[in-house]
Amino acid sequence: MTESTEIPNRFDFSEASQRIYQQWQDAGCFNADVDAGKKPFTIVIPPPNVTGALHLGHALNNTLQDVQIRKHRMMGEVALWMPGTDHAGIATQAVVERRLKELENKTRHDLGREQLVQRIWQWKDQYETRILGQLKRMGCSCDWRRTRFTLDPMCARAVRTTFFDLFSKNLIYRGKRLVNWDTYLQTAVSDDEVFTEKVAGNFWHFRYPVINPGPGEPTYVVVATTRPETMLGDTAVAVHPAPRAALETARQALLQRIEEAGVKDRPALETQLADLEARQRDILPALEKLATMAQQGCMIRLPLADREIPLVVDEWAKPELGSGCVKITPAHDPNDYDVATRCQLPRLNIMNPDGTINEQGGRYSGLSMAKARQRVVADMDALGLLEQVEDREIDLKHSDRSKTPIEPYLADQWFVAMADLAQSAIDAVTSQRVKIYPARYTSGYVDWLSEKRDWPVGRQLWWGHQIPIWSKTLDSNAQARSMKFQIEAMPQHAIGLLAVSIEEPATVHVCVKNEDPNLESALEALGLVRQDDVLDTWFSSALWPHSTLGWPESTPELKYFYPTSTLITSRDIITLWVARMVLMGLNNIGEVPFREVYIHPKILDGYGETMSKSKGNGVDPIDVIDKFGADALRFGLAWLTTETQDVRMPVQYECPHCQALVQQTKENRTAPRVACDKCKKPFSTQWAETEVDKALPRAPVVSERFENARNFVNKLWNASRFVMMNLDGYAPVAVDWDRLPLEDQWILSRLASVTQTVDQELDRYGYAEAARAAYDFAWDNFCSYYVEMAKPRLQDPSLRPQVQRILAHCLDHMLRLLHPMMPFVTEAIWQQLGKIVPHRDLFDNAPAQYWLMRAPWPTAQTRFQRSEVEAQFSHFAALIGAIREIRSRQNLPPKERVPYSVRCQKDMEQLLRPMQPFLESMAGADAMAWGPEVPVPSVHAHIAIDQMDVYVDLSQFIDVAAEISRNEKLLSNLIKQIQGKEGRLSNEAFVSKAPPEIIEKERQALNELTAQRTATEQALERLRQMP
RNA sequence: GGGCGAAUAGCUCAGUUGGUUAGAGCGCCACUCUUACAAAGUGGAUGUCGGGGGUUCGAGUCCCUCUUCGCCCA
Repeated sequence: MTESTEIPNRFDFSEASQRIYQQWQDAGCFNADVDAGKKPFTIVIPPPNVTGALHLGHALNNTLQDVQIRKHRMMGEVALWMPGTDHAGIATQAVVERRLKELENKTRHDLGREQLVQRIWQWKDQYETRILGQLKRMGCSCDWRRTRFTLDPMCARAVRTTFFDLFSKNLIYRGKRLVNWDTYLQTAVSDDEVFTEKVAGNFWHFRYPVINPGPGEPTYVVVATTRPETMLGDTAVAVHPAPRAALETARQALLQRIEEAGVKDRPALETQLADLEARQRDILPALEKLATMAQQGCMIRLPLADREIPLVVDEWAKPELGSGCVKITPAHDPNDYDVATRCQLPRLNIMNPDGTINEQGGRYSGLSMAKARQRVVADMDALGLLEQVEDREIDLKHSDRSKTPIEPYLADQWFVAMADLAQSAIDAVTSQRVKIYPARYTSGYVDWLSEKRDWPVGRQLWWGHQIPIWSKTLDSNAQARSMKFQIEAMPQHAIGLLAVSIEEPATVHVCVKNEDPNLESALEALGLVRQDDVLDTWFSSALWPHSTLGWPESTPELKYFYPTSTLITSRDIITLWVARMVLMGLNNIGEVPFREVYIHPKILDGYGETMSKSKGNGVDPIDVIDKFGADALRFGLAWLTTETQDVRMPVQYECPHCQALVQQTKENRTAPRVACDKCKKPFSTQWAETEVDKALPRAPVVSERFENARNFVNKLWNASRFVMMNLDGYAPVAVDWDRLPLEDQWILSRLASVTQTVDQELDRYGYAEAARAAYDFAWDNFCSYYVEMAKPRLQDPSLRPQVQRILAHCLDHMLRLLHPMMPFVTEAIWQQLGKIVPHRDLFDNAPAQYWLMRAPWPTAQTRFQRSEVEAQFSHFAALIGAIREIRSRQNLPPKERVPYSVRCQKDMEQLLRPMQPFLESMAGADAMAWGPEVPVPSVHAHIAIDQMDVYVDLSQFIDVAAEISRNEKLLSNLIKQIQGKEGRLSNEAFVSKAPPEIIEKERQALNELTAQRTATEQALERLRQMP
């Protein structure tokens, strides 16, 4: 027999994980190579940003991918998990620039483009190493040989080829658009990179004088603004064209709402109504006059700038708000931009890229927007044109990257025309060529694409794929066309290496397909200059499923592994990333990038906020792995991955001094140091910057939510330890299938079911269901029952060989089923097991594979599924439970044995009598008699369970009070149930309308309950008479 | 304002097409270091299924509505 001392009773995950991972890697277990004889299964990793390290959200994402990859690899498919990282243009440059400022007090302009980019590459190297290391610690089975980076030469080639292709199809153009300008980073950011925050602000009311007002006409108009400095760029004042009708419509709508509103909301709405009606009375005449004046071409004098601007009519001016007039600043406000389009107003830009006022701002030029605001307000006040200042809460857009306020800004932008591309991506999903799970995310995807908004792809950054366009603006359209002809005459044009377009009126753009210094210098000799901008990060990410496989080369990998099988990601990038991958895949390859998309839950902190580095609530999976092990991390995450719910996870600092857990709160989560609640000593956190703080020991951040999984790992370890300690003398003997004892039939039936469940659930991304099924089987069925029942049989030489076989077989299958979710512990056990019993599968004579990772995925032996066996077994379990309860209520020590007898029909006796030894070992109970007629012990506890009366002889131990209270509780429970059933059965409607089988079930249940009540009442009566 | 989702035990979450007494893990109480496992075992206590209506013989589950929270879109 294997000595128990050879196997420790705790799984040493830190030692085993590193060793096993290294072994897998050395043996090439992660490698996936083209094999035409096998089916491919491919996942491309959502490339993590090199901006920072991974947190638990990434751990979840990658665990779910690895579970699928490992399962399909075991299924005999060529499972490729393509790893890599994303350069994340803005985010990474912002982080490096911020550090540059903090540590060296320098800006990017102090360094210059080349130097800055070099710094970012250093940052990238550092974080890529860290990120890949985190993935490896988690056990991710990526094919590391193929690791890619979105800025590496292979991806760059794909980007450039795609860009050139789109340019050649006239799908890329440059235009002026109002963009979200980040004045700190001096770049445009997309709507998706902007968040809105409420800030305290003001609403300033200005008077603009009317030029030459007629008799009875107002001498000025009042406009209100939250951004007074933008007045320098006003090009009109607008008034509603039909204020009377508009006000009346608003009033009617309000009346309607009051009609429908609850009592609570009514007063507020009525105040609004009163205000509206006051407007109709007081302001409307003036507005109507202004509308007429506007239509007659009235002009306004813009103060400070001293320009004449028109009064125009436009429905954007809401007569129910403010003065009813609104200033129009087309170059600095999205709504005003639209007004300018409708009314053909000029767009006057007053801002420099760095956020200062430009020369259009006259004497305000050079001031920051904030400074200009103060001056403008002061000057207007001095002129007597400041009518009123209100306090007001303002929704202010901020850049997610620099956390500074966004300025709407008119800039040249490169766009991808989306109409056809978006349609192709919509069709791919509506036709189910790409299936999205859970399906409810489909509508968001389709809705977003349906807007077909052109995609602004240029970023005014230095970190990224520089746009391969050389441009020159000439003096006339004729000159531009002449240059176009000249360039089109170049030999490279004939062979499709360059493409030319003209941006009206006189700018020539040349797109160059490949890196080609000669061609570039030829263009530069013609005076063309390369665009500074780089491409939006999502442009290169959009190509990820095919660029990583070698496109535009027609590689064997591309042919074999594309389209990939599934994409597993988080919902916030369905539009940014998933949609764009689909349309780019279709454009470049003509085939969707993946067959399925699985959107997984998000991990939230204890307050329900998503984890992020910037909030300080991100948890490093390495902390969790160090404390609980990678298997516990993975199984715990799979356990939490249900279909509808995000995962709320309160986390704690673990004090490095006393190991006490200190709850992470909004207050302490960004603190560089925290004092332990218990020992009061300070420790440092991920935010420690100063030398003093860094010198303190760092507290890992962990969550108690992983204890459950850690305990399960250990349970599995110890169950395996038990099995292996009892396999001495094992031989792959023939099993007598016709005379399998009940428990063997039962565990094989359960094993078949759990195999089926885990397989099916993982197929449909039901991770939590798969985890639960496997957990319940391993713990409740295998450990709590089968192993316990094996113990007496292992002592009997005649029974031992067969029980060994079943034990080894079950353990083998369990390890395989659990391997995708907990790879390390299962592999560790598997290899030990292999040394002892290489031949152990009941249905396969071949010796087990050396690597569990490469062992075949188990198939459910459904012919062993026996519902009647499981029903029988549940009688046995009920019997054990009942005896144990009596023991517990009677406070019997484990060593005391209790006699019992069972009154039941012959057939039941035949079924359960063989289980007698297990009642002895598992409930400390010895049978006195079985059968239809058994003597009842004089002092006993009675248990009525389905078709059985069990009498536990308590003559030696009776605690009358305890037994009375048990019976009383039972009785009241029975009475409650009986009343419910009687009520139902005496209800005419139920009896006449419910299906007969339901009624019959209720009748039988009632009979059973009534019999139990009678027995319990009798027992109580007897007990009460006892001394 | 529109869309999606959530609200079930102290905490974190399950709960199939409506059908006996609504489950799990952690926590709690009691008893056990019983020869794989105290990170364990055995037993126990704990719920107005967010509120209100409705459909139905029967609702945690279906419909309407309200409240609160989260996310997305304008």
